[in-house]
Amino acid sequence: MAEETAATNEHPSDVDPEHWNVENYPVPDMADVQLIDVLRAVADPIRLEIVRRIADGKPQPKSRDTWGFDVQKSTLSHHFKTLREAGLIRWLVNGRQHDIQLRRAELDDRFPGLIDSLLAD
Amino acid sequence: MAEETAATNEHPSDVDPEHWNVENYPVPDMADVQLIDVLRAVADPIRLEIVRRIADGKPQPKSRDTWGFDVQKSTLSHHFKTLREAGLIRWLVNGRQHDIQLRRAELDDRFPGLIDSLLAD
DNA sequence: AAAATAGTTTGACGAACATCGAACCATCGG
DNA sequence: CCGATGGTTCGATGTTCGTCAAACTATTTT
Repeated sequence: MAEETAATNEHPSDVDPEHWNVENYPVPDMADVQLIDVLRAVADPIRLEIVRRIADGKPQPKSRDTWGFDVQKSTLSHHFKTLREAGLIRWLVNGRQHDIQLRRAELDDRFPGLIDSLLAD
Repeated sequence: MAEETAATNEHPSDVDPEHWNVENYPVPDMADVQLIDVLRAVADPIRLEIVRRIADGKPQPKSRDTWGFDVQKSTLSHHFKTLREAGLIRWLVNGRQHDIQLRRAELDDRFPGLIDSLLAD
């Protein structure tokens, strides 16, 4: 089972404490994340590209011009939500500035080799 | 570029010559297969399970009772076609008996670690 | 306080897709 | 030659999903 990571849970060590607002945007416990969910999340060209660009684990802004995709910001927002709910990323919210970060360590632990295999070519 | 593997091309070494009819069901050249296509193919529960069960590279019959999925045979047939066209499997046709086989060596070469990462858990 | 900024949410729309049943095709066994 | 068998294809149906525009929320700037 394992609850969602919410306000009461501690942060993973790679979450910058400057980003205080992670709690409002819950992330599924990695133990509950199913492979099929990850695959579904990543089986979209835009989301796959996003994951590849944050594979190093560094936070990246959500801002539209950071990514340069030819979609509206509501669409981009939808993709970020999909990735979070699927367990792939967390949101680092600081005022108006939102960053996303791949849950790299957890993902590598739960699905060894998967993220790496998405980076080829 | 690279044409589809058709009648004029030679067989990969792991194709049993007993299965003579591979040519009628063309497979994309692995160089043309894009990661996103593989991910899309595998982002379905049934197809993921199929791939996992043939991960060892051994041919398996298409027959409905081999797999035990709760879908009609036309649906199963559709999934096999999807997997072939996405570049994941080849069809080994021998009379009425059809087998499928994961293109394991080619896949491992093109997308190192990907298939392995689907096998966890 | 007002306006601008960064992002979310909602509702609608169309395309893609998983599924089924029925018709069809090819092969094997009497 | 005929029926059974193993599988494919076709058309229809319902659902999922990516997308957009518009409305909304929250934060920062002036």
